[in-house]
Amino acid sequence: MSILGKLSFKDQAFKLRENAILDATTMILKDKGFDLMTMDDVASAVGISKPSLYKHFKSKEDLVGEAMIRLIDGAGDFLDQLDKDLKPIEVLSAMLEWALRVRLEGGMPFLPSTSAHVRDMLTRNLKYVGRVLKLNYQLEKLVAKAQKSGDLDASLPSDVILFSYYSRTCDPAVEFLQRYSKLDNEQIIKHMLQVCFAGLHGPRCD
Amino acid sequence: MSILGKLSFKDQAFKLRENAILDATTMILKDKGFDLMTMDDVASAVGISKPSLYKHFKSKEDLVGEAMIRLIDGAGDFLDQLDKDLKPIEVLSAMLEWALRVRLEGGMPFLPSTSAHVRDMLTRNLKYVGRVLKLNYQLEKLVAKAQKSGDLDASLPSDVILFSYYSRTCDPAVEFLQRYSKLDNEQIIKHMLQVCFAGLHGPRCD
DNA sequence: GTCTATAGCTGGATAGAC
DNA sequence: GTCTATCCAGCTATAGAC
Repeated sequence: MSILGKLSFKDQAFKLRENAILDATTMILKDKGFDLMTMDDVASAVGISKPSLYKHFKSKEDLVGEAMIRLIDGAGDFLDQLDKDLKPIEVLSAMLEWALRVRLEGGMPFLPSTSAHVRDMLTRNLKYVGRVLKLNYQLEKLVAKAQKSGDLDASLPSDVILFSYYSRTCDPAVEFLQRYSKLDNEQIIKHMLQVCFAGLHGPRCD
Repeated sequence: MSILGKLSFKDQAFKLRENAILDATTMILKDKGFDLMTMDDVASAVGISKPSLYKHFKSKEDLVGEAMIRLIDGAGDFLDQLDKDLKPIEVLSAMLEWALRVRLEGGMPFLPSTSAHVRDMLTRNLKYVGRVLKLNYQLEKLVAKAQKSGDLDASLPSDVILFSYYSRTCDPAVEFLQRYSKLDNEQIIKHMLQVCFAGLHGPRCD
């Protein structure tokens, strides 16, 4: 059933507009960042007035929080859909590949890394924090399993692996390559995955 | 000879104050970022008034540009001081180690990755761009040599290696580990270097 | 060169008509 | 719920006195 199935026509229109607002917010966040994104930007991108925007979201922080939550939910949905027979390392690789592809296709900003201000704002958003903790819990378990099976370096603290893994989803090297290299999106994804797991040395025996 | 050696007392004081301003700017940039840093923040951190600040730097963009230039110059100085007998891969490792240590000790923000706005601003700063290009040229040569000798993966495009290498200097995993793990600074540096060069899999034969 | 004071603008948020 | 018009805070940058 569609998520719109049980709503009245008016509510459907409301939901659709809300999604359009979140789409616009995501795009603007991606290339201006939180501090420079204005509510006027969002309103005019959607084609509504600023006060109408405030009928949907009570503040700029609330709006951005909802956009980030939609992002995390997308990641969670992708994770849940993955084949249950995949090895943990394959799940982690598929998740990173998905995140990179979404980003290369104009999608997500992954703000949390950007600035202390934005990070604090999101930390105060309990709904957002809840989603993050849930996803983090699932990924922690995958990392632990992959370390046990030898697919991830067991000599590294799992914190180091997990945070490095997260950081790759918002690695600025992606934008550099998209801007300055002749590689296409699929090549960029392939190489970023290789660098993440095999490092800059490349596969070798030490 | 000190850089102050040939200046009059008044000019010495002027230079010292300028350095104090750049120190304060660097610190504030580090934890608020460009957009949220105000000229009042800088002036009051140094203990002078805003108009006095504008006697030293003609705009906020100019001030931040000079702070970034001082940062790049520091990296260049460190590179020039390194033992000339080191292998290219050892030089690259030492440079990254230096950058991580400076950052962990409260130093540098490495803004360019942050936002398109800041990146464009710096791109318009010809003095800054010149310094970056010079440093980039030296690092490109080191990467090429290390790829030839097999110390860096020769199957990867050199762009991918260079941009990934730059990205590690501002990897948000560092802040995450500093904030949420129990590792001390030296351990963080060691692990970040290992992850950069050997990857998350760890050393192995494929 | 240093300050106090302020101009000029931008952007988040809202009042109030329809 | 939608709009036009506006308030108010905070910021960059400068005028002008000392």
